[in-house]
Order: sequence, then C-alpha cells, then structure tokens
Amino acid sequence: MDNKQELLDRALELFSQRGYDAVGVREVVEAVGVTKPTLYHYFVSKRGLLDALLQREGGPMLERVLRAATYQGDLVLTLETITRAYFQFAQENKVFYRMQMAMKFAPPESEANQATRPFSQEQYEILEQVFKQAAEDHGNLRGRHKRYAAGFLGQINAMIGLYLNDSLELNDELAYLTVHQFMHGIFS
Amino acid sequence: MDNKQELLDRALELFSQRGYDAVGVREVVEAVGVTKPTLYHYFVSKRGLLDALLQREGGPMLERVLRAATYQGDLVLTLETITRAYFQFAQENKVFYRMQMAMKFAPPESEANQATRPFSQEQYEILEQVFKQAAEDHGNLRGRHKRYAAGFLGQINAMIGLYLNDSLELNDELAYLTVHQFMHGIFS
DNA sequence: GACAAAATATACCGACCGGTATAGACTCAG
DNA sequence: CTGAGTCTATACCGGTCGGTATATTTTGTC
Repeated sequence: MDNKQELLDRALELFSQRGYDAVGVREVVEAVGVTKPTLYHYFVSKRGLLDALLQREGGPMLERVLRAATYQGDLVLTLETITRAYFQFAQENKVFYRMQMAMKFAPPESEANQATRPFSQEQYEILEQVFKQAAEDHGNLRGRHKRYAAGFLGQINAMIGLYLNDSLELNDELAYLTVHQFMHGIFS
Repeated sequence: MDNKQELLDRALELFSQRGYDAVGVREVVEAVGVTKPTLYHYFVSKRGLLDALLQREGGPMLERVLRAATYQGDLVLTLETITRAYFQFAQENKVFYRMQMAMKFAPPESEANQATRPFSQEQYEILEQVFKQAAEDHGNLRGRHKRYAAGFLGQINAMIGLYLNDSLELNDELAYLTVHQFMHGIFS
C-alpha cells in the first residue's frame, strides 16, 4: 500500500532521468528497499508498473487539460487557458512531464511509446476538438485542425522543453506571448 | 569496409525502430551476418557505433541546414529555405530523422541523449543566429531569439512528426504555410 | 611468396535482465 | 485462535547484456 506508491515514485524518478529501457526493475526495488516479488505483486510486470504510473500521473493531467479546453467562442482565451494549464502542470510535475515527453517521441515499436500512445493521443484530440469548434466561427480555419493542433502543442512543448532545460520560466506572460504569437504571428 | 557501412545501416534501422537502449549489439551484428568482434573492431563500443552513426547521417544534415540558414535581409525567405531544407532531409532520411528526434527528447542522463546533444545544440544555434541577425533589421524581435528559435524548430518538428506518422505530406506549400503562420499568425 | 596489418571468428567473461517458485510473515474476519 | 488472503523475502530460472582474449583468415606490400 505504501510500498506501492513508493515504487511508483522511484520508478517515475528513474525512468525520467535515464529512460524506461535503461532502468531495471532491480534498481527500482533497491531504491525503495524492497524486493522484486513486492513489485510483481502490485504491478504484474515492468510494463504494468509503467501503465500504473501513466494512470496515476497522466490521468490528473488529462483532466486538467480537458477542463481548460472548453471552447466558448473565444479561441484566444481558450488557447491561453490550455497553455496555462500545461505550464502549470509541467511546473508541478516536472519529472513526469519529462518522462512523458521522452516516451512520446520514443520509437513507435518501443514499449515506452506504446504505453504512452493513448495518453498522447487524447491530448492531441482535445486540441483538435478545440480547433474544430473554432472553425465553426472562423471559416478560414476549416480543414486545418490537425495541423493546428500539432503545431500548437509543438509550441507549448517547445516552451516547456526550454523550461525543463532551465532556459526559461513558465508564467502567465509567456502563456500570453505564446498564444499571441500563434494567433497573430511574430511581428505583432 | 563494407561491413562497417552495413553495421551502421542496420544499427540505424534498429535504433530508429525500437530505440538505442532496447537494441543489443548482438542483434545488430546478427542482422548483418557478422560477429561482435567485427563491430568492436570498427567502433570500439556500442556508444562508438552511435557516434559514428550520428556523424555519418547528422553531418550532412547540419551542412544542409547551415547552408539554408544564411540570412540576407529577408527573414521570411530564410525561414522558408530552412523549412524546406528540413522537410527535404526528413523525407530523404526518414529513418534517421525519427531516431534523432527520439534521442533529442530522451532523458538527459541517457546515453542516447548525451550523444545527440551536440547535434541538437548546433541546429538550435543555427536558428538562434538567424533570429539574432534578423533582430538587427526588426528591433521588436530583439531579446527573443531563444524563444523564437525553439518555437520555430518546434513547429517544424511538429510537422515532420505528423509526416513520420503518415498524417501529412511535406512539400513546399506546407513549408510556406508553416512559415507564414509563424510570421503572421493563424488567421491571415 | 614472405610478411605485416587489417579484418573476422570462436568462445568466453561477469553482470544484469525480466520474471517466478516457494515459503514465511502479517492482517483481519469468523 | 484459526484460517484465508495479502504482502514480502530468499533464492533461483534461462537468457541477454556489453565487452574481450585469443586465434585465424584475408588483404595489400615489398
């Protein structure tokens, strides 16, 4: 019960620092101070450990993004709310966000990528939905929701990437700037 | 001599499909039909194999991007040229581009990320340089070159990501659209 | 054709991989 | 206080990991 959470905590830390493949279950259990059967009792397999981790950390993230993504006629406002939600979550869960990013870009046949795919997919679909709805108000957006969703998420993750690298801090001003640039371009 | 190139070819393929950590040297040599000492004769270590790979494939890529990135007073034109260079390279070297992306986002302490870091860094600096020079002509860009470089590369890689996912095709029109949106925003 | 160097193979190293069979310890309901 | 279920440890499994000592083959030079 407590060991279970500790295993998840340590696994998150290790996976985030050195990668899912490079970290053995032995290392995880030793870091917690338990033995392998304990881990396998709770998670069945190494992959099960990863899945549980994604559920525990990723679930709340999706909830927050989804709540932020309710389009109500103002695309700029919605995108800013989403951006702030991402920034806030990334700050509060730096370690998880780093892990999730790594897995999102991991090779398609890797276990890590396969495990995160539904999670990434849902983020993507939430954004796509926003742009689809916005296209009803702004006809010139129509048919481009896929590109916009990917591009916007790319912007957000580029900023978070700089933050994870200690090159930038995430705040509401940056959220404003990011969205403003996306909507109105670089010069304005 | 020929085995050396074949080892690099196979390693590229396998690393790209399943990831550097998940692929053992045994698998690489067996795919080529040689034995381990052959690989170690040419590359000293698994890491050496990866380094050689990054040099063989990444070198030409950097050359092309650098050539495309000569700013001559027209930022839109320069960014379009850069984008086309990226798109073209990604199309001609799909497998390598996928591997390089995965490693770029891999955990910071992983061998894969450490090996690609100089390569990623140089791309980044090339772009930063462009925005720095452009700021001499457009004062309102000043001090934002870091953000712009990261954001622009994020856009490009978002598009290439869709392409690698078979969700999009890369062509000059998309390059135009990507740059145009970056410069003038989503509505224009 | 002798000979050095480069290229390759056989066979092995210790360490670690993910996973498990078995058995004890603890908790809690009856 | 007993018995079922949960939790945890010891000790082990076959297999693979990255890497190498040694020997043999191939290659190019004189």
